[in-house]
Amino acid sequence: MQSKAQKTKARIIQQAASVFNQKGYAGSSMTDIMQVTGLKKGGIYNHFKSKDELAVAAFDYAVSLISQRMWQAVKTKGNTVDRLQALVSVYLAYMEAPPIVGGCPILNTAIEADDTDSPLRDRALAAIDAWRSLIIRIIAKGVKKGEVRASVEADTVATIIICTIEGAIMMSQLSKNPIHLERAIAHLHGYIQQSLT
Amino acid sequence: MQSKAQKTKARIIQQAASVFNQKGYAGSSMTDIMQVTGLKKGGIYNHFKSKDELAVAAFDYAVSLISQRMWQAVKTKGNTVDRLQALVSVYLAYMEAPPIVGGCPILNTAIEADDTDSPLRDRALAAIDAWRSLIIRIIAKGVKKGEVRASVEADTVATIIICTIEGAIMMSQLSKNPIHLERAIAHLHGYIQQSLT
DNA sequence: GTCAAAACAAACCGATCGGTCTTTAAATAA
DNA sequence: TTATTTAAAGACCGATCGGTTTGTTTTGAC
Repeated sequence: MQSKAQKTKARIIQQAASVFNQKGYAGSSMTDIMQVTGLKKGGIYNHFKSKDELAVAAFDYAVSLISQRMWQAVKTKGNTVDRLQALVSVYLAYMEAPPIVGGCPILNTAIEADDTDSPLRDRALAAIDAWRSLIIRIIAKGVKKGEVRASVEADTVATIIICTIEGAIMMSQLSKNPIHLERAIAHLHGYIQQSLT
Repeated sequence: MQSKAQKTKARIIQQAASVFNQKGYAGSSMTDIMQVTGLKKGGIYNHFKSKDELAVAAFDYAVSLISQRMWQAVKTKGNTVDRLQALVSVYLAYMEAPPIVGGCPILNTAIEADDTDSPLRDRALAAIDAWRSLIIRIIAKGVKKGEVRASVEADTVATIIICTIEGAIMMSQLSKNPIHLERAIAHLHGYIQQSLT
């Protein structure tokens, strides 16, 4: 059984994650967080030392939701191509029923923090790297099993998958039209099939 | 001959565009703009009614730099495939010698403003739409000339080109490594060749 | 060179920013 | 149930926010 304080802290993180993901870090004020949580400053700062610390916790939470889905989708598939295609399709389901509204938190944070030297930039970079290495590991395993031709450039495949998805999320989020993400994922399905075999 | 005021206004826009592109709209203060321009508040607000008006002017300026290069690259080529490949290569040159540092202004603005109802969101959407329709028109012309097979889905090609480039810019900007953009553009060159013929 | 018009600096404005401190209310261990 | 801890409210802080107002300097047409 977790204490009341632990539950409150978790709730602040979840609700703050939604605010930060929609308005950005600089665009979100502690007053915004107060409104969405129903708490006053004292109640929030009792759990977090600063706005930065809360933002980092909210980002980590948002990323955990995504990577959790990604692992789950990957592990249910039996061969390499299916695994990568499931991984790609995770984002379609994610955007159709987003646990946190406002688009991809990794993309949003990367864009806002890429010119800074901040914990948020480090976290965004780490999230992308983790995603990249997951793809690379899946491919390497496929090569070892003989399902994938050995000449495949896993690094390049990882880059293409990630950048296509993230760019498409931006377009669909901006135009409020899922068609771009759908096209991107259909394109990636063909690309994965073709580049691995 | 343009007046001193016109030159000053143009200079404010150019210097502010760099600040906004690196720190974002919410992350940039008028004090930042004062520092980069060397002017005081009175000097800036004599040319712009508000921070919003300056931000819109700066965004329009940034977009004009990109679309100018895009038109120039496209018009020098004689056939459809070369034209599209020149178009995607524009961004490689753009990122290697950026006229405005901080990544792609369209991407940055789209991410920051996509959950708002603001002039900046409208401008970002219009910039993407203009880019999309440029690609679609190039392909349609190619179909008419018989250079491109008639069954090509121009809308889809436009989506794939744009989302791949923008996603790759995010990755390269975040990791301070141009490799991702280079891989994306190499991938697009093959994709264009293959999907149009 | 004169003079009106416009560009700019400097001081100032209320509001909001992130954050602290003290006090009160509630949860928890005894 | 009581005693102790701790979660949260409410008032408060200096700094900074975007923006305005009032002078002073500079520009450009005559």
